[in-house]
Amino acid sequence: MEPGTPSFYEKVYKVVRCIPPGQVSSYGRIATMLGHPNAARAVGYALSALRHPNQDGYTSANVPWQRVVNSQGRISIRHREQAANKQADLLRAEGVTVDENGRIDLATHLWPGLHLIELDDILRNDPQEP
DNA sequence: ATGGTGACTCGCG
DNA sequence: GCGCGAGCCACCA
Repeated sequence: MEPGTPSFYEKVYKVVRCIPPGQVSSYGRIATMLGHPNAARAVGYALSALRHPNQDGYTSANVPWQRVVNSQGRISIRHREQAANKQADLLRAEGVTVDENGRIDLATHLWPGLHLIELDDILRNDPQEP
């Protein structure tokens, strides 16, 4: 594809970078915003991939991956307790209440999301490429 | 091309 | 509220 055409993963990263500190979204909501209502798993996979180096420069350091939880408002990292704890710590550090079971009150912290116009703009040219 | 792999979701019991 | 099964998707070997 053309150099300027973002892959699905890139789109995920760009949208996630729009989530303000103190707020959270879900894998499914991100997927829906990108026009793939059933691609929640792919979104999770995209964030998981942040720990590996990629040619676009997106890393766990420049993408606020911790602000994405599952639709139930719970931290969804399964097989890596260390990462799960880190996510909880990072969220608490920015003012999000996370109980001992890794639950977050979505009614309080859910990110409304982007409007179509904004989304379109973000995906076209992010003024802050990594 | 094909099948395996998840940081997912939703619907049922 | 919890566990299961089934559906869905982008990536990678």
